[in-house]
Amino acid sequence: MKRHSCCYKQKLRKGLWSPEEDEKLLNYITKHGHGCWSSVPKLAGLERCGKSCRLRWINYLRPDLKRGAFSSEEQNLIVELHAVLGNRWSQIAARLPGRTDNEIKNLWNSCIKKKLMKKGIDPITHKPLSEKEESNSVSLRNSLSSMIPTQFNIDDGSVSNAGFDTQVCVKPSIILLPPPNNTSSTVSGQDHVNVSEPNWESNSGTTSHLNNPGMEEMKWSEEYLNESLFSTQVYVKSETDFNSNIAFPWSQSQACDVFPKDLQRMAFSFGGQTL
DNA sequence: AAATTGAGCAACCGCATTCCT
DNA sequence: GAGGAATGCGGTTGCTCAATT
Repeated sequence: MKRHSCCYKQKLRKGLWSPEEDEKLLNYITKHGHGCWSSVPKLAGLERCGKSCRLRWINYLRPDLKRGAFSSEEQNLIVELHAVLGNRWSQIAARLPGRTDNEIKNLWNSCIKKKLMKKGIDPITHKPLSEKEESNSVSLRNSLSSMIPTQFNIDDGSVSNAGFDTQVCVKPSIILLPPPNNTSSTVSGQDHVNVSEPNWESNSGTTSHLNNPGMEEMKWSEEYLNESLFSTQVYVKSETDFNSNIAFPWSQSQACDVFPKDLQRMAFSFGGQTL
């Protein structure tokens, strides 16, 4: 690994953290809070850069971290959220209390990705692998359309597909309900996210997807939804919750980050379904 | 028993964004 | 508004360890 430029300048330590270093950092932040990260190492008596201290705290020392393996519910939620949010690990992590973006990213790259591939699902597009070519052409059309913001009708909270023949087959089973009155992009009241779990262990039907392109879309979609071992319902309470930490794509704090790019993606993922 | 391979994880890097002067 | 510092994020690398040959 290369060394941070700041670490070169100050001859700072790098690599794995020793228990002593952990203790110093933990003690310091417990007593004083982290404040300005760049000053933490000096004040805590560590020969590390602030960036390294921040990462160590967030990924390992934070007291609210959940330890241990990911449950199937968590894994399922990650898949569903990834279908909507893509590689926005920090946003995904915000919806999984006690889990870090790094942890989720590692899990995705080392485990979930392979499981999806094994099931014949493209981990990037969340579609059957056989549809990749078609998907590429749709992606191209979508990126072209994103250059034309007037194609979106954001005012009423809905997303128009601008006349594209949206034969998108995969509907993430997270159901993102729109704001009640469809007049803003923020969330009020109680939102309901319905998560159903793909059956990781079952390979039945996988090959048939590849052999029967005609029926493939509908079949895959139904199977994706019906094969679930169970459904988990995640309730996201209120706008206040969103703005405090658990931000959903349309929440105020995230809205500018979401539109129109994310709406495009969401519209695509939902097969042109109006939100 | 030694060597090889692969999975899982921790940490770093570079870039983008935000904050501050 | 400009420029530098601080922070946050996603991609990537490299280490460890268990399983396999």
